[in-house]
Amino acid sequence: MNKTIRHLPEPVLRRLPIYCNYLRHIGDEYSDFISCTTIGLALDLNPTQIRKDLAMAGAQGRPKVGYHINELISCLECFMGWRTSQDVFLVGAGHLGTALLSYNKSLDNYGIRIISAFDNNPSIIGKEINGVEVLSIGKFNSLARRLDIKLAILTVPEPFAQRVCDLMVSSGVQAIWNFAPVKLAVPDSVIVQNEELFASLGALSSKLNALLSPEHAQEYDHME
Amino acid sequence: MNKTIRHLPEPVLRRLPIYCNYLRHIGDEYSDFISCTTIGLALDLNPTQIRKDLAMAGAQGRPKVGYHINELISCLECFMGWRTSQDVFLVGAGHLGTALLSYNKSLDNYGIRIISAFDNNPSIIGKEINGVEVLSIGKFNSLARRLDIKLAILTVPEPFAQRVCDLMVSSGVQAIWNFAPVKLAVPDSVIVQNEELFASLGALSSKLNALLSPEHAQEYDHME
DNA sequence: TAGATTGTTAATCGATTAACAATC
DNA sequence: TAGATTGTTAATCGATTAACAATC
Repeated sequence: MNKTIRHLPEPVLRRLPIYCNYLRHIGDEYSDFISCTTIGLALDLNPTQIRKDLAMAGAQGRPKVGYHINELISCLECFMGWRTSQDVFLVGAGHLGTALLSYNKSLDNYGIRIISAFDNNPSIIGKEINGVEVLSIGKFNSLARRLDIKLAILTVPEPFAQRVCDLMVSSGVQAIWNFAPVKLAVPDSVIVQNEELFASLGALSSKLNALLSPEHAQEYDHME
Repeated sequence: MNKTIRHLPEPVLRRLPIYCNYLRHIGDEYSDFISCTTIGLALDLNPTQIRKDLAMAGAQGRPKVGYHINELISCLECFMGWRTSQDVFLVGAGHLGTALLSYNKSLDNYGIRIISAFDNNPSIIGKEINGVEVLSIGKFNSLARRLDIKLAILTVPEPFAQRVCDLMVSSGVQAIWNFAPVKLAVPDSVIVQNEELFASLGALSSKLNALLSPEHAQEYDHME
């Protein structure tokens, strides 16, 4: 048995939730079916690309008709494992952690439910945020093992990130949603999804900077 | 004069801040110079790619020696417009907005400073979050115009996102950091950076799902 | 039937990686 | 000098888009 699992390409994996979210919003009010042309128009994406993406998720459409909306939603939800919510732990109950906890209800639509939060700050431990109790980080390992937690969210400040990551891995966690701006060192078997907020901000400010100082931008024209 | 401004490729723009962040951390304790090999090892990136990225940002190294660390940091900071912080507005002082406000100090390292927050919720308006007063959304337009605000952060719930976006655009905002999971309709001249949190989560849960149900994963082997 | 749409193969595009000469 | 490194051109790889037959 090959240990390497074949994932779909990352760009595809990132578009599938976007399709799903869109489809859930339009509902089946006007028609039971939808075409890639329509989806592409709404989301500003190439219809062929959408067709390929959906095919990779296992969706099937009908020529001339399109895709059955509810069937398509189900298919995407199943593919992403969103039909049943995973129980997940969150470490770092600061502002960002609190924000995520406050979205717990909508996270349910995306296949996860934060059932416990952890922190090392005594003034936060014991508090309840949006119905989730904040526990001491010392309890993470035993609880994660007992509840067989597969996915954890890391929202601690950068200096603590690697240590918390190590704790997660040694507690059997297999996937980490990482909000700290560091490259975490993990075994190959563990999946890390980095949420590089400051990379986005950097991309944005670069673009804005180029827009505001056209002389700068012109330099690029010499290139290539 | 060509209206179209040449931006660097998005992947490059997203890596530059990562280099910058890394370089700031290592400092120049051990050496004044650093090579792409070293950076690549630390960040798990291809050295040639790093060299090309840095060249695009205008950095110059010396054969056999590498790049002068502090010079390189300055170069990247200048390129991204991080030497002087932009004044920015934030709309939507909920939990996510509050989290960003709490990072205001570190955002300064990434070239922005949130100077005012706006909301339509009377119970929030007037409050002060991390030293920033929350104002009524009704004051956005006149204040943005008066202070010549170029960049705004959008952290309102999905249903209000497009309306708030329209307000931003009509107030002269040229770049929007969007945390709502919607494709915003804006004029071509306006830059939108989408922070698709749920797309990341979708990618992550897909991967985890494939990992946990190997039968499912095997299906892919038939493909291609 | 005609036209719209899927599914899939081929072509294009762009980004990453390899190769290598120039350099200190 | 020899070896490490930059800068740059060429090769590879993968993702997007175009083309088109099959279908209802």
